Amino acid sequence: MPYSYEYPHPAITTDIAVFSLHQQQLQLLLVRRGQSPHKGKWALPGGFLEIDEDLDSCAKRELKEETGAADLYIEQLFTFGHPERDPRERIISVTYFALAPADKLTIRAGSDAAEAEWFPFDTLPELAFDHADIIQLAKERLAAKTLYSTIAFQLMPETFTLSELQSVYEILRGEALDKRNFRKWILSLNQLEETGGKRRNGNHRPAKIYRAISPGRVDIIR
Amino acid sequence: MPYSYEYPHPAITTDIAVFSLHQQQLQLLLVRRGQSPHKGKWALPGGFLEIDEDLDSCAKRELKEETGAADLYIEQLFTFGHPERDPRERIISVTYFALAPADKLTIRAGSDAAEAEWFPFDTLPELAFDHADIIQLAKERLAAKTLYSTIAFQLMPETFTLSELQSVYEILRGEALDKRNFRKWILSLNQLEETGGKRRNGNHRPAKIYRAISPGRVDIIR
DNA sequence: CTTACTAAGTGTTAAGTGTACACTATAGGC
DNA sequence: GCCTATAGTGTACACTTAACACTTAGTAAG
Repeated sequence: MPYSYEYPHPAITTDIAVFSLHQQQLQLLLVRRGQSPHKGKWALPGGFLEIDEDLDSCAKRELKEETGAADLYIEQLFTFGHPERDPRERIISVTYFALAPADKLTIRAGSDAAEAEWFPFDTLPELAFDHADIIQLAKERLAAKTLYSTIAFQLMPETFTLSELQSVYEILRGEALDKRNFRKWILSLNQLEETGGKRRNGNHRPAKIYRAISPGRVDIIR
Repeated sequence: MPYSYEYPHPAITTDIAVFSLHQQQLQLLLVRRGQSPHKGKWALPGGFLEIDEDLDSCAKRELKEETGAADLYIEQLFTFGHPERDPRERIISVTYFALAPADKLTIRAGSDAAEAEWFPFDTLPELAFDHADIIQLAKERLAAKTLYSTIAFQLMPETFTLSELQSVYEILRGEALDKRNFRKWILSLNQLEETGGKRRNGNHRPAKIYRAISPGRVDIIR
């Protein structure tokens, strides 16, 4: 026990709620806990902060170690610190939410976590700790942000069609959108450009392919 | 040094940016540091988390201890954790922002802080640690929230006139508002009721007095 | 008591934005 | 060449937002 303090110190973790879209459903990335407490239960990827490491770096590192996911859009969500939230010791969790585009879905389980897997958001397994609360909050933040920012682009692969983009918005908002109004609106943002290519996707007219003009950015709109 | 851990643990603090309106200006509550580091500099009220204390409770307790302010609207803002942000040891700060109505401006310095004082937001003194960043973020959050919530009511005393309320919105948004449009809009929210009283405030027609229907609540509007 | 002064209070109109809605175009498969 | 499926396009109406000026009710001074 080499680290001593005059007053008791909590431990700090980061936990990350990673969303993606797959098979027309919102998906969440979970890892199965290999150790007590809650051994065998599913949980958000995350882990303890190293003492000289920035919070954001910790979130990205843990995500990569446990699931292989890297280079995702990520932002701080909220800090959970109820005294009883972890049975081991006092642990404060700085939580994040992240978005994975459809072409970065491939994950691999890391050394810390036995397994990593995508779950449809509507049918999540039982979750460890207070992770269900974290996920709930992350979903609300994501839904709210689709209304006033270009955050949904972060769920898209590098190129996509307007129909594919509309489908993403429909899933996130949970309602059907008018095709003409959607196209007028999304193009009026001046955030998309045509690649010139077309996508043949069945026995029907092919769709123009678009890409985001600034793929890394999330702009506030309206 | 009675508290030992196998791995190093950061310390946790809460820091609170309290805003108010006074003399037609946005004001921020600061305390002068009585101890090193940054002794003598002004800083946000705040302090260390106790080991069995909730984060929100810690913020409220520190605020009361250092400034006497209590029963304010308060919400979590962001968690700052850059490894070098405090020269003593690794300290993670869970920050809050709070709003004080004009009739709760009276403060008193507590035991931990030598002095507590309101400063006009435009002329803040030099600040300790990364508190300038925290304040900047808090101001942005406050400005954004006036656009889509009833948060501005938290800056009002129990009763007020529509002109006073309009003045608050004008200060927060930094622009003049049309009187008729403002009144139409604010009354259409159905969040205000007349008390029946009138306020004589000079040599002119007295104003009707209003109060918030649910003073504690902040509702999302639009 | 009359007048001057000051902030409170009140409606209408034009411009702009959002919403509803149906048909044509272009490819593949048979 | 005919069928089928998704891509792609424009207009009319309703509603919301923004601009704008005068009357009212009190105080104070002469």
